[in-house]
Amino acid sequence: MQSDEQHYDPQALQVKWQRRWEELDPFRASDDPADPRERRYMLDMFSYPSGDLHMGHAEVFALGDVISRYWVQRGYNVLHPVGWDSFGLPAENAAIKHNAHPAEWTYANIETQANSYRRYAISFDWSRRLHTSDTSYYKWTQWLFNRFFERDLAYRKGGLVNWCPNDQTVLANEQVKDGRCERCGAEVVRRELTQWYFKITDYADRLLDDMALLEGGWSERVLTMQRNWIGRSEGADVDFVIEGRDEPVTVYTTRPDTLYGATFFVVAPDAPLAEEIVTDDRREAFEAYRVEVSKLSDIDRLSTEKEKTGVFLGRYAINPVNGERMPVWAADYVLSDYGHGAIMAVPAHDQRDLDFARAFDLPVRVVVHTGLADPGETGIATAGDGAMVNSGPLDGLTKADAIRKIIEVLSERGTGRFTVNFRLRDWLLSRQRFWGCPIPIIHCVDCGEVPVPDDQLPVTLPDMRGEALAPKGVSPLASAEDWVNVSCPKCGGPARRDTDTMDTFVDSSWYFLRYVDPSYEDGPFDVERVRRWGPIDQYIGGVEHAVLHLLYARFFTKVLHDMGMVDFVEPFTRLLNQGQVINQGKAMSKSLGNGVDLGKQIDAYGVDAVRLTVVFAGPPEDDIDWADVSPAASQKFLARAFRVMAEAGAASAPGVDSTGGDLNLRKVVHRTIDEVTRLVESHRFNVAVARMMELTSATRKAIDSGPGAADPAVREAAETLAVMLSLVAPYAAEEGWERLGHSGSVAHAGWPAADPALLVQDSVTCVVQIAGKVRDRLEVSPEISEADLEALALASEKVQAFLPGGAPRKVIVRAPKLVNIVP
RNA sequence: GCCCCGAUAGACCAAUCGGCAGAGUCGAUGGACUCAAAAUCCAUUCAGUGUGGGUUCGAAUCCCACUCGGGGCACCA
Repeated sequence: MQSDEQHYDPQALQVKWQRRWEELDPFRASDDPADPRERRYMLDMFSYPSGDLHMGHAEVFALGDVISRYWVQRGYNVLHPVGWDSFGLPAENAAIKHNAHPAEWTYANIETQANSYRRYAISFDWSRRLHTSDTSYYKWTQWLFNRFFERDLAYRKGGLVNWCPNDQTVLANEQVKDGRCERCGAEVVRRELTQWYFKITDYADRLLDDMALLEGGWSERVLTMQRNWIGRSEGADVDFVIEGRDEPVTVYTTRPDTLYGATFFVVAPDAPLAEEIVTDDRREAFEAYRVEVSKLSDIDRLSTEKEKTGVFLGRYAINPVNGERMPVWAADYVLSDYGHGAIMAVPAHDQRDLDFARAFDLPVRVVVHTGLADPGETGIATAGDGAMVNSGPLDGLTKADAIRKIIEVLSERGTGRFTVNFRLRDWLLSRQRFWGCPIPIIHCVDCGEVPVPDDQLPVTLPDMRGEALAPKGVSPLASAEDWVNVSCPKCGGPARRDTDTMDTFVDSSWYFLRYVDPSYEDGPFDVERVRRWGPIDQYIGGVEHAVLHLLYARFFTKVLHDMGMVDFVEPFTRLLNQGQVINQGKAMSKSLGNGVDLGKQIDAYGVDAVRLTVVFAGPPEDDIDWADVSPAASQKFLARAFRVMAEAGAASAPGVDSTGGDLNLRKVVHRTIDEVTRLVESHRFNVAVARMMELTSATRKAIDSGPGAADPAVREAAETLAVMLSLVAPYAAEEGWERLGHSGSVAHAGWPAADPALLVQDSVTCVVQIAGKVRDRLEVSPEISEADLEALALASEKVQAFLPGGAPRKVIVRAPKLVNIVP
């Protein structure tokens, strides 16, 4: 029966309930230490205010909200805050374009997004809102920088860095992908600059080892990506004497066992060592080579097709184990910032060395007998194991034994030692842009780098706008003369502020700690409250931050742990990486014209339907192709569910005892509770929604052709549905709950408990197979014994028909579900 | 080149421990309601699980090889 009373009007519900929620404020977390409820901290990666929310946001926040709202229903004291990562380049570019201040664009977008979040009904505690571009926030980012500086974890050094010519700023290694700027896609070039770094490499071991704590909570995929990025390797440092140089030169090798096979020596062309040792007659060739190499972009340099290049430096290194003279070359396949910027080359057992040896006609000597063809002839280096040859005392040993032995020998002689190396580099944090957190350092001619004293923080940005922000290759702050020129905090003499701002990933490396009290004024965060709330129980965000934000935030947490400010070493206990929303098989983009506008989807189908579509589309980690899903179908389901709730609500009042209700429906209800609980716990939200759909259909059937709408079981089913639906479709759930005669928000109705008595089945269908093929089905008691079941199966007429020759060879019984008879 | 993940109906997806391949959704088809349509409701349809082997009483599930798709690392000594 249709009536206006039971018509589902999503837009009207949105207006009504958004207003009610403003009054009810249902998701405010309690900071009362005496609150007996167990605390849970749920966090979605905060957004950059680049415009309004888009489909990507719709997915993350819908998924995160299922978990958060589920926890609220379970009675936890849930902290689910919202904020903005509001420093960053797009604001600056927009400001230049529109002759405005970046803050205007930023805070206008934040308001737009905030309104959209409210409409999208995310269960945020709005009282804890923060923006990283607020001075009240970035004051503490600077305070933290000072602490890092004190601990020698922030330092300045010169060297070749990644420069994005489009964004006109340097980038960290993590922000360069395939030789391109991770943000804008421009080809990155190398520049010689002095920049600020965080010494994340000091924490390489712990970043790696503590991943054991994340096993099971984070996807193997992300853990592997971090492991690869950190790139730990074990080997040995070996000291080589260079003829004519007093100090020996150390090289790192993972294959010290092949030391006797070293036939030449290679130095990175940009390493100071190369310049120092090149002989006069080779200097001209070397300089030419160095210039040529410096011109190469990462993309050219890393091309796999690239031929080996290099120049002889005119010098010889002495092999410490056999005294052989090896020519020293400079070649760009050796990197100045890994190991010691120099290597011993063993062409027989390293493909790169072999390629180089063949290009320059250098000798190849096999020292591991692998049984494979001579690399000198085939051009294929042999990396496998085998007996050592031509290696003096190592002869006959296997690889592992030879490594052990040679390290022992070198250690005794003091010319080598066991070493661990990492691929991870220090985090370059300087940026030559305006809209970021100023680095709180003053450069004084006499005192050097002097941090701005804590009581003078924050160092606020000068008031600059429009054209003044246009990139010039140096930070825009450098042109703010009044701001730059200050007196030294130490000696009072003339000094200049550092004119770079920090990488915005610094801002986001600690925001989750500030949320416990964003207005806290005695430090970056309230240590006591963090102790109570932290670490984050569930974090959710895109996999694109696997080696960016997530690595940096882990690093910050460990430093703060060492400072005694947090008592945990890992910030994010569980991590969920949602997939992307794509369209017609491709990422949405302006150029493809396949973008889907979130606002338009909501206007057409309602918030609930969009959220439901996203949650129901598939496993959370999978991409959602918008062309494959149907928000219209979601809306249809919600209308069905809503009518069920409305009809049940019209037919009975709350508080009836459901034990007298229709037993069949009650069993469906309790089985659904049991399953949905497990499904939500294990993040299989799409299947959980399917179960809600089944429950809706079963209730519909009970109303139409069963016990009728007034049956207590129908009420129980409809109330259960309202609570479950509240995780995904809060508007429909609220209205349904109200129609069912309840006041207050359904968000706090409480998660239903399944009655175990209603989960047991009277009988189950047992499948009887003959040689794996189903031949009969038996209705049996779930408690039937294996012997009884076997007897019953063998007695079956259909089974007998397949057993002409008496007793079967074998009978497998899996009571109560299956019997397999092998004739 | 090395490593990881995935492939189930026309489409999206399910299938706790190795035990009946199908829960749910879309589409398609038919029906009920209607003067008709929309909306709503009901019903039907379709694969033997990417390919080839193996283990097993029994394989979507475990093992090996391969194909395709996605991702990570990659001149890191």
